[in-house]
Amino acid sequence: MNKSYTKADRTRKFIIESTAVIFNKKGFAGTSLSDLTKATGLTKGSIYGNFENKEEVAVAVFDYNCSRVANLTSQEVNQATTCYDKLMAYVRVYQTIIKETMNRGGCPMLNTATEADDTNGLLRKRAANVVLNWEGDLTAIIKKGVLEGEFKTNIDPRKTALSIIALIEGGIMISKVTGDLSCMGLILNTVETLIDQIER
Amino acid sequence: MNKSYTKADRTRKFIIESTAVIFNKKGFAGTSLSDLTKATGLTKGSIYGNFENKEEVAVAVFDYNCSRVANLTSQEVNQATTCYDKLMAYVRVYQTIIKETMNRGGCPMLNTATEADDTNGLLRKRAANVVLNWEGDLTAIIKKGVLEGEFKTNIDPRKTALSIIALIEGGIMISKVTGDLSCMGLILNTVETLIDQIER
DNA sequence: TTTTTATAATACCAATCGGTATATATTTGT
DNA sequence: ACAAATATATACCGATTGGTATTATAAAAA
Repeated sequence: MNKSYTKADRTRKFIIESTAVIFNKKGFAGTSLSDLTKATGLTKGSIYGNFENKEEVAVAVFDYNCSRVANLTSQEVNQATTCYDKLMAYVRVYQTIIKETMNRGGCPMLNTATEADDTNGLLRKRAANVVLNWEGDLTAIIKKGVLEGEFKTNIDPRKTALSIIALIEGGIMISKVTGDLSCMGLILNTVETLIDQIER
Repeated sequence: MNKSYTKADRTRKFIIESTAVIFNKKGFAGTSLSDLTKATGLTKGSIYGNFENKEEVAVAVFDYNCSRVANLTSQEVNQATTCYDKLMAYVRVYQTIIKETMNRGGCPMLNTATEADDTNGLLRKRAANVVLNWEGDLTAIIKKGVLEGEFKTNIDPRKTALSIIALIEGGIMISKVTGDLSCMGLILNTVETLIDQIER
C-alpha cells in the first residue's frame, strides 16, 4: 500500500516537535539525550531508531525551527504587492512574533550561528545558509524595487539587506538578554527608517 | 610583607588568560574541565584551588574577554573630542579588531547572551549588564551631543544607541557564521550613515 | 488472520562529566 | 634558614554522558 506517512515518519516528527524548544534554549552541547527522552516520553532506543545520533536530531530540529519562522515570513511577504511593502512585511512579522520567539528560546539562526561557528561544521553551514538565503531574498526584493523605479538607484542592495538582518538579529539578542521587549520595538523602528530612506 | 600579587593571583590570571578563547569558542556548556586542564597544563585540583567551580571560571573569563574589548574601545573614544567623533570611534574600533575578534571566537557578549539567556542566570545577568552599560555609554554621548548643539534635537538617543549595538552585534554574527568579513564592513558603513544622520 | 517487517523498550557499555578529600610541594613571612 | 601557610598534584567519587546490542512489541502486508 502506498502510505504517505509511516509510523517512523510520525515518530520522527513527534521527536522534532517535542524537542524543538529545548534545543533552541539549551543549544546542541547543552542538550542531553536524557533531555530528549524526558521531553518525548520515549526511550533512548526509540530515538536512536529514528535518528543516527544527537547531531542528526539537532539538525532536523534546527531546520524545523527555521521553517516555522520562514513560513510566517513568506506568507506576509507574498501578500504584499510593492517591494516597499514586502520589506515592511518583515518588520511587521517580527513585531508580531517577537514575544513568542522569546518564549521559544530566541531566533534559532542566531542561537545556532553563535554556538556552532567554532564547534560544529554541519550546524554552522546550516545556519550560514539560512543567513545567505535571507540576504538573497532581501537583495532580490531591493534590486527589483530599484529596477521598477520604487527605490533609488544609487543604493547598495546587499548593504541594505545585511543591515536589516543585523538590526533584527541584534535586536532579538538585546531584547532577550535584557528581558526588555521595548528594545526590539525601537530597533525595528530603525529598520523602517532604513527602508523609507531607500525610497525614491 | 605587603605583596601586590600572590602566587594564587598569578595562577588565577594564568588560568583565565589560557582558557579565554576556549570558553568564548565552545561556550560554558561546551567547555569541560579537561579542556581547562589541557589548556593550562594544570591539574583539576589546582584549578579548583583557585576557583569554586566551572561557573566561576566562566564568569571570570567572560569579564576578562569583555574588558579586553572595553579597553580598546574606551581608549579610542576618550581620544576623540567631539561627540560625533566619539561615536565614529566605535566604528573605527570594530573595523580594526573584527579580524582578531573572529579568531578569538567572536564577541563574548553576543556569545554569552545567546547561550546563557535561558540556561544560566549568573552569566545572563552579566551579559545583560554589558549591553546595558554599552547602551548607557552611547546614550550619554548622544545626549551630550544634542545638548551641545552637535546633534539634532528631535532624535531618540536610546533608539540610536540600541540600533548601533544591534548593527555591530548582528554584523559580527553574520560575518562569523558565513566567514565573510565584507559583511561587517558594509554593516559598519550603515552605522556611519546612522551617525551622520543625527548630525545637525 | 497469520506472518513478516518495522519500531520501540530493556539492559548494558566504556568514557567522561564536575567535583572533592588528602597528600605533597612550593611560597612566604619571620 | 626555617616553620607556617599556601598552592598544586594525586587519587578517587558517584552520576551522567552519548551510544549500542538485544529483546519485546506493535504495525503492515500477505
